[in-house]
Amino acid sequence: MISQTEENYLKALWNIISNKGEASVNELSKQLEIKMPTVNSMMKRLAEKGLVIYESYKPLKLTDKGKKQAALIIRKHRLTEMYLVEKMGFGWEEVHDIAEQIEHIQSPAFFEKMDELLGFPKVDPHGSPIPDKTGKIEAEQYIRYIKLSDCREGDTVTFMAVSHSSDDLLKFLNSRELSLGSKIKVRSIEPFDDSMTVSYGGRKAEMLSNKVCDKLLVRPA
Amino acid sequence: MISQTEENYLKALWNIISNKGEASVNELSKQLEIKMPTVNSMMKRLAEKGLVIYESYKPLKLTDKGKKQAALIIRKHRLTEMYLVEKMGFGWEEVHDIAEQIEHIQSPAFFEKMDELLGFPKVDPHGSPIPDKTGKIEAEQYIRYIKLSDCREGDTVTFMAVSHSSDDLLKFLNSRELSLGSKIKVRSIEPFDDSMTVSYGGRKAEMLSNKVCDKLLVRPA
DNA sequence: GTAATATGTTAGATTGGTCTAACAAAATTA
DNA sequence: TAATTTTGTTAGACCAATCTAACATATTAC
Repeated sequence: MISQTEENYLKALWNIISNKGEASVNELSKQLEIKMPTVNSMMKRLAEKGLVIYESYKPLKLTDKGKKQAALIIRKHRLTEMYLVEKMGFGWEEVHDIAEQIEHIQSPAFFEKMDELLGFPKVDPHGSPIPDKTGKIEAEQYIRYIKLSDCREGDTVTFMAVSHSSDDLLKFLNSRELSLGSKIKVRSIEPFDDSMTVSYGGRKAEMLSNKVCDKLLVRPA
Repeated sequence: MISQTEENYLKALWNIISNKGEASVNELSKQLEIKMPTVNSMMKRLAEKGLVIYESYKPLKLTDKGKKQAALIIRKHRLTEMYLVEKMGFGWEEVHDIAEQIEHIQSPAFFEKMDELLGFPKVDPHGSPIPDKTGKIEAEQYIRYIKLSDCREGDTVTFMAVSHSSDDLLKFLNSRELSLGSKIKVRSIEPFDDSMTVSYGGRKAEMLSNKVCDKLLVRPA
């Protein structure tokens, strides 16, 4: 009923909308690396199917049905990432591309089983919340996370999630032994470039650029 | 480079050829439930790509390259089935449809990991051999299996594999607690319909129709 | 050995998903 | 506000994968 291609558009839309509040044909086009006219006609198709609200020159929206569909794909993606890390021993930087494919598998039983074997996890290996079977996200605490880059000297926080993690960022964090759950203390902030010197775990004084700090979501103590 | 659709044609061809020795457009068409003209043009495409040998009105063949490709897809399918049964707790009758989808995942690391976690199995949950990474099958013993239906009264054999298992057959075997590795003794054969009365495990006298016995591959004692 | 049937092929249409080129509207800048 | 740039839309082409209808060749039956 809904093709893999359509699923990819829905997911991208959902991602853009949850970050920026609304989506444009242009952004979707860039994110998917698909030319605008193609995106445009796909939006009309998804509107026909009742998944997207499309009006010429207006921002794109998802219908409730579209939101649910998208969330269920995200659910499959994040459950898969968790499974790959927890049950198969992959690193958190290795799982995205595999999950990107497995998220399209049509088999409720398969994902039920994963969920069960994982003990019904609430977050994926990068700390992002996993939508439930109805497409809802229990994100009470998640939405209260703040960026490390918004913290001040002397703050002590817990590293809870990575936002929009790229493989390179994750590999960088691996190399610094900085993982979810670490208690981070902000030692100092360099006024010139906003880089931070922090301590955590065994590390006394690690320097993190502002670009890195901007991606790390933390919970204040 | 090679699409999922093309993979499905290759796999079906491989299956038909390994059973019957050669394949026709008609058989492929029936097996895939795709009309003959479509199959015909796909054969030409796969011939262009050097995977199939196609000559008008001649039986279809796979090139060495085609055989290897097909075997690697079969490998992914059978490894997946084994993983689903051994590591996720699915029944052998539940795994075919899921494996049918996962076999198309493009990620050598994913299947390497499965293989490793399974301890490099040689057969799938139905007893079919798993091709190795180069597409070869170590089938020394497998090819010497015989059908239970070819056994005689008094023979004692070991149940090694199910050929062309349908879900219904597997469920039937489940219901009789007949599983791979069982030692089966042929008590009697009914001349009228060739049905067999056998004993194995805790079962003293189970009646198996000729249709069932024809699907059970066994190793003579 | 011809007729009938089964199998295989060609031609042409359709749909999904993509593109480029050209044009239109909105937003930004001067 | 007018000009320029960015964004969005329309039109039309292309390829993969499917189909039906019509025709061609093989095989089987009589």
